[in-house]
Amino acid sequence: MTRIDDVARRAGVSTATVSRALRGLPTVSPATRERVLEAAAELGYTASPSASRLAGGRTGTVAVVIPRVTRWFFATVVEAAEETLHEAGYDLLLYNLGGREHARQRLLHTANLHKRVDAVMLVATPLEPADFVAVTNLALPGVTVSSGTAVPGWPRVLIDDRAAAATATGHLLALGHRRIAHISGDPSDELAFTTHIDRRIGYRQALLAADVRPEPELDVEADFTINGGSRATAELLRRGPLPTAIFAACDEMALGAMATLRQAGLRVPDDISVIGIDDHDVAGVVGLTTVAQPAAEQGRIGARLLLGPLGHGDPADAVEPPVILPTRLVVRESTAPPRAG
Amino acid sequence: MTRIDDVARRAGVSTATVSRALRGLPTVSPATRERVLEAAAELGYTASPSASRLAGGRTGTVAVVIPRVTRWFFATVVEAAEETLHEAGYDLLLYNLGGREHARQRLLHTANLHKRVDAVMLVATPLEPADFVAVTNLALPGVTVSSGTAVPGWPRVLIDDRAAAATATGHLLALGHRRIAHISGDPSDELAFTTHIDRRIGYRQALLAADVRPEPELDVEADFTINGGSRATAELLRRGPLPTAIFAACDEMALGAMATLRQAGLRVPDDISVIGIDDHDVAGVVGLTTVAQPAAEQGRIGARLLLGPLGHGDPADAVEPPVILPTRLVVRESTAPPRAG
DNA sequence: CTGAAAGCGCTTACAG
DNA sequence: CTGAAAGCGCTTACAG
Repeated sequence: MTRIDDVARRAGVSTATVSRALRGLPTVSPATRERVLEAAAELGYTASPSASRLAGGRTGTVAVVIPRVTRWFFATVVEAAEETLHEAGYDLLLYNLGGREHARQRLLHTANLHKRVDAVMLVATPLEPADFVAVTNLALPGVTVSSGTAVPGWPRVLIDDRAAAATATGHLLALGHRRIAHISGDPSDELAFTTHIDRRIGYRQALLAADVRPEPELDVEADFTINGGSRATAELLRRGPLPTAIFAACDEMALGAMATLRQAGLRVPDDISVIGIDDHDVAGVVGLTTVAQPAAEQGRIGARLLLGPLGHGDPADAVEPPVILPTRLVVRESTAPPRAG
Repeated sequence: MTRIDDVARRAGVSTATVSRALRGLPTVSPATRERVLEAAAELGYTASPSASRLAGGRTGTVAVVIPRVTRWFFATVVEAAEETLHEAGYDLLLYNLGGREHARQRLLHTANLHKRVDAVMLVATPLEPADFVAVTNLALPGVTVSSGTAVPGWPRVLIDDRAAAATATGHLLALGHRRIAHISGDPSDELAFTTHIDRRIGYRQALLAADVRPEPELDVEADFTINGGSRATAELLRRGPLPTAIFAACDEMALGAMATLRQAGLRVPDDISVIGIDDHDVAGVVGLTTVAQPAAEQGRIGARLLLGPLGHGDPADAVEPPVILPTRLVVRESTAPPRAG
């Protein structure tokens, strides 16, 4: 491997100058810089990341922490963040917690994340009180994406989950529905993963605003997957009498709901309406009405908010108040007025 | 930050001994090891990755290169690989090429990947002749997942794409179909991303084996996405006369096909049958018949094949011949015999 | 604008 | 089984 000394010798300068020239520091004369770049190119030299990190203290790497890559929203966020980060010259370390509690613990507490990365992006990652200490101790710049709980000093990008849920519920109410079921996360899990909490609140507020009393037996818990939606819907069928509409907290759950309803011989929307949140790629395919949220944009903006403190960002991107992105109702074929009678 | 010297002092040993004890090297007496571990625990010490890398030459990191995280198959592979790698103590650097040619070039040629990672997993990543030189020059252990082109010296894990395609086509033939369309990748793009090539070959061979002549106008090019499937199906509708069945090279394309057919007022499978390959999560939801392939298993096995050369693997996992995983036909509701007449 | 020298915090022969 | 010392390949004050 060619080292910095080789380049220095060839260019007739010191290693310090090579280092400066290659990193584009302003304190190098144009002529010298030219010679250094030429020598480096001829030797095919690039600095060893390990050595640079140890000497310089910067890793050129960002950690992106997500619950599950296999869920549409997170994959989309990661994809957008990856592109933005790599374009700025940063590597992306992926931590897919996958619901494994020990994975989160290991990540936040034991592994010295702060020596591996320059910044952290937490996507919809639950933080318990103890975790905040750990995160703060990291002493790293960071950003939270799609998380109701703010980390002090970190910017945030998210949507207004209550408003999105209210929009979805409002759409059903406007169609004339009154018995509207809701499928969402575990209500007792209020610690951190606030998405489902907020969506449930939006749902209830919309009902109350329309003088509809929320019925506990129409509020079913499930995880945010297709299977979760299926199981929750099966539970609704078991409980009966059936609602006239189902508002699922995400599109994947809505897809599971549609499948289970169909298997039960019910037609959507003739017998029962279904609406989700996301605008998953598949939503258009199955005609799912949903409240669209900009997933890629959240990843892109999150990455930009991270690059700012790292000195690679556009100062215009530096914001303190949360960046709240708009959502919008997309009406397709899975919602209709309730059947007469 | 506490450093190795602090631990050494506290334990009353040299830094060399601390280093050995903490890494579990066998050349440390039990008593000494105990004292070192205790001291490290008390100080909350873990070695600086940058320093370890520079001194030891190992990065503890693996690069995973995929075309697109937002596609079901790749997300599933990444998720499984991530878990396996993190459990073995490795970090995962994600490279999502996203169809950007310059991203692939940068990755393979300029960036000195070999100084950043200990091993590379290439998932369905096209390699042109020039790339092989670059990959070989990396001089790193690696594995290819879901790729027809082998990298010399690297193990491989994949399915038999031709057989999977033949199974799908054979299912339609067995139902009585003769005019079977195929939706797959760009036939002229034969360089490397061999998946679509092989699936097309399997399709043609199955037709020929059944004495059905492949018709060029029933073979439509598209990218491996829902939209790709939609567009290709729209093209088929334009060309007419319609086939009685469509075999899409992946489930996402099949989903797009189903959506477009429905929008055109055609019923699946009454008017036309659709089959895919994958067993995407959504396939069960929409009743898509498909040839299932084990995606998570490919990621898991790929990661294990990588860990072997890194000294963390089960020697039993060391294999040279390609690991070819089984696929199986999953019949749902999107396929049926062609309509009489 | 440039260089000599120290230092980043580990691991690894080498010697005992 | 353990330690002293060199070395990994850069960057960064400091001095000029």
